[in-house]
Amino acid sequence: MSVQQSISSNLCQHCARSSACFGSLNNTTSQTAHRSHKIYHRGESLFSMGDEFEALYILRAGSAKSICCSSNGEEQISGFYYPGDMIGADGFDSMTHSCGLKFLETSSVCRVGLKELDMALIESSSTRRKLLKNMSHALVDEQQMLMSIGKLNSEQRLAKFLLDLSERFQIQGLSANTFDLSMTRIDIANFLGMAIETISRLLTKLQHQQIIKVNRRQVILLDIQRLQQCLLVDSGISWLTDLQKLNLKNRQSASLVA
Amino acid sequence: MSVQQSISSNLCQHCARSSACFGSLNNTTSQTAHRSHKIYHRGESLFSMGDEFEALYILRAGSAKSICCSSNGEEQISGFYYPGDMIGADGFDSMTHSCGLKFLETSSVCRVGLKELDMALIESSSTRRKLLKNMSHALVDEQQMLMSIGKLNSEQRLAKFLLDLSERFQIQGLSANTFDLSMTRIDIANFLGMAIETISRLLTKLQHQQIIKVNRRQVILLDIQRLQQCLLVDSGISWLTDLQKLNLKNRQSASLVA
DNA sequence: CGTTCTATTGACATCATTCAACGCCGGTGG
DNA sequence: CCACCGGCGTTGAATGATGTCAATAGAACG
Repeated sequence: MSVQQSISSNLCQHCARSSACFGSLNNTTSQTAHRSHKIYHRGESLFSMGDEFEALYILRAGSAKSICCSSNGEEQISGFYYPGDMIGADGFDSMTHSCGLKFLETSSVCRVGLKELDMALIESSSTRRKLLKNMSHALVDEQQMLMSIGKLNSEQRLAKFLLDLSERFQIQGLSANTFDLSMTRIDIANFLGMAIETISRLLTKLQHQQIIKVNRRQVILLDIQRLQQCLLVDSGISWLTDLQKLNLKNRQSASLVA
Repeated sequence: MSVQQSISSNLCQHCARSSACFGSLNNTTSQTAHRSHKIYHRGESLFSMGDEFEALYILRAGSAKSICCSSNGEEQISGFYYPGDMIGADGFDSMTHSCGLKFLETSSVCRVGLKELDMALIESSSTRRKLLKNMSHALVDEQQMLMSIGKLNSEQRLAKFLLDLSERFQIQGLSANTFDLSMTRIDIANFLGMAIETISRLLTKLQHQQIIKVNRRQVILLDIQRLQQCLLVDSGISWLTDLQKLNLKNRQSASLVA
């Protein structure tokens, strides 16, 4: 499940986890264009759907969600972002943003303008690699998410969501067991393609099973192993196994006849 | 719905729709390294999940599917590819392919090695833009697909799938109304996250409604407008409308009390 | 405080999967 | 040339998971 796993670890030296940035570009050409760091608050937008694409951003602190819009006007959250994640790469396609981005809490982003970026891409092979790696990772991430929504049942989806969050908090150096959700159940439901009531019910179910403990936005994973086991249980749609089963049955009936 | 819409229009001058390529790189440095075009047949793999990432490919002719694998071992088709589409960009992340790629019919691909690509990226700003644009498009495409699976019911998903295919065939200069599916119902079901029986039922339902005509793999869209209307009918989960409804109701009951 | 947003829970309805049986087609081998 | 078989596709009946509707209650925020 995506949850945009550390999409852009290591892109900005000033930013989260102080890792190498979009370039040594600071050192060379664009010495003047120093990075702009800006603060946003809960509910504010970094950009909206359709806005002109003029920069990439890296989330330094806080969290955010990206919101897409369907043909019939419904909104869908396509990912959650945490410190270190790259934001806005969807803009290269049409040079406008296909998703809006809203902050879930007070957050800070680092802005990298397109010109600045292009120069960095010319000069630094490591920057090229990093950008491609990040976009590629976002791609892989979304594929995973597609898998999840397509093949897992509600409980598995929720379990995967929690485990992914846990992993990402751990990467940030936070607790993998105890964390606070910055998004509402409505957001989670929207993201996972389920009803909020289902989310609620499943959370309490997992709580009764002593697998997790939930109190408002605070989540404690009591037994990560059992949570992982939720994913393995084959209660979903099985595709190729389906064919295999069919083959098995055909052979069985054939052998019975014979 | 993705169906990987024309992910890489205009990337290889020798290839589909004779458009500008991954570079004028032929003209400059790597004159010797001429493109390798290779033919594959139905069922053959271009690469498998986990294979080393060593080149990007552009599909010149035919069609293909990319296959991901989930935690519990199930397979999921993450996209279909048609002439002009770029293949393999998922590899930049871990330098191994996260998906396998299998051809659905006899097909031809153009291979662009990584070194070749990197040189082109240094020399040509248009190549940089094209690659980023293509990867970004794939990203947007998958977001759309996520939206579809998350928010649309089975009929809407299938309608969107057919409409997307139609659009892509049209882009290729083929008929938008009449085309042949190169994938099986099993593939479609897997891709859309549904059961094959559901696909079958819905196809016959749409046929009875005189919206489409299906015969084996051949599909004729009799009434594209009505097919598009299928998408607009709000029979799915409505999210923000949900909140709005709630607000409305609250206000209504409030005004009733008042 | 009161309004709004969020979250929980129960009863009910329904869409989609599952299970099962059958028909079609193309290939393969007798 | 026919028979058989495996892959693919269709259809019906039954079950189940999940969405919908409704009522309630706590938290956040002004």
